[in-house]
Amino acid sequence: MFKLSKKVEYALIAISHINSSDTEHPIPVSKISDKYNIPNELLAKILQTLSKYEILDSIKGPKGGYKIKSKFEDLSLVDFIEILEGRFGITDCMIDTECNQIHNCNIINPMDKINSKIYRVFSDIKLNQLT
Amino acid sequence: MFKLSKKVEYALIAISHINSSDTEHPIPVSKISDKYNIPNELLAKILQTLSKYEILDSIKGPKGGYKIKSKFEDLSLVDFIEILEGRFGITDCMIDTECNQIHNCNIINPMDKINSKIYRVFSDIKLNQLT
DNA sequence: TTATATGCGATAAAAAAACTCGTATATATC
DNA sequence: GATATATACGAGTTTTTTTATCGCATATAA
Repeated sequence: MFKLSKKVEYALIAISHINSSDTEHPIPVSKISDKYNIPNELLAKILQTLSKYEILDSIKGPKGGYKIKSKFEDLSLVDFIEILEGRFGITDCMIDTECNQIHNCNIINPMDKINSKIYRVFSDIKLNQLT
Repeated sequence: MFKLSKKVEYALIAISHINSSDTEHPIPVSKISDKYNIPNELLAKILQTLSKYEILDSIKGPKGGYKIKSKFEDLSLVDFIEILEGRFGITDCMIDTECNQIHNCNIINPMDKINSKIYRVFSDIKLNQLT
């Protein structure tokens, strides 16, 4: 409960690694997955997603791999999480308003406040603070 | 990802319900599970746990049920969550320090900071603010 | 004595998360 | 042009976690 997914963890590790490596050459998935003990195929998928959302640049073929794309700098952690995991919310009703308690919920107001606070924590953190 | 468990949700609903009902009589599980569409057996288990930790008082037999115990007033939300779900942490390594990246993690410092911030949000909220 | 409650361990079902596989495409290098 | 190295991506599997159920025991009011 209340854990960051491996998807997000792996993505942050990769982003951080790529960002702090000073080389001009793109970095292949295998380099990262080897170094940090991350399943290769899984990390590949994740980086594909990040490149689709223009956070990374992908270069195909030998000597290919991933590079940072400028957009990454000012991205908030919550936006990053939502790219990988869909909309953020600490309860189902914060996301799709469907719930067994929908007509009879006695905690929705406090839950909503807590949700906002947690959301704020994640939106106040920018990706470039993580490297 | 990053959802409150049903256990915690149900527990908060029950606590809130019991706390705001002005009767002196204990409230049976079935009353709450019926009203809020919560599986009876599941809620029963949860309230048993809460009574073991002296947040609720249990009265057996007919006309039995649960009442609020004083301790509840100043309990923080994070302590409440940890009673039901075990130790709080946004990554595994915040809890048991076992992890594939343990000797080679490039994000542990920022993760630790984020964990503290989230922890703070939950520890700043007291249960009596939820009713 | 009976009906209504909680207490609790064990187990089952469902959902989500983590991981794998197969096939396709692009491109440097020989 | 052939080959090896890389990403692209849909589909599928396995594992773990979450959610829910079952059975039997105990307490007690009526």
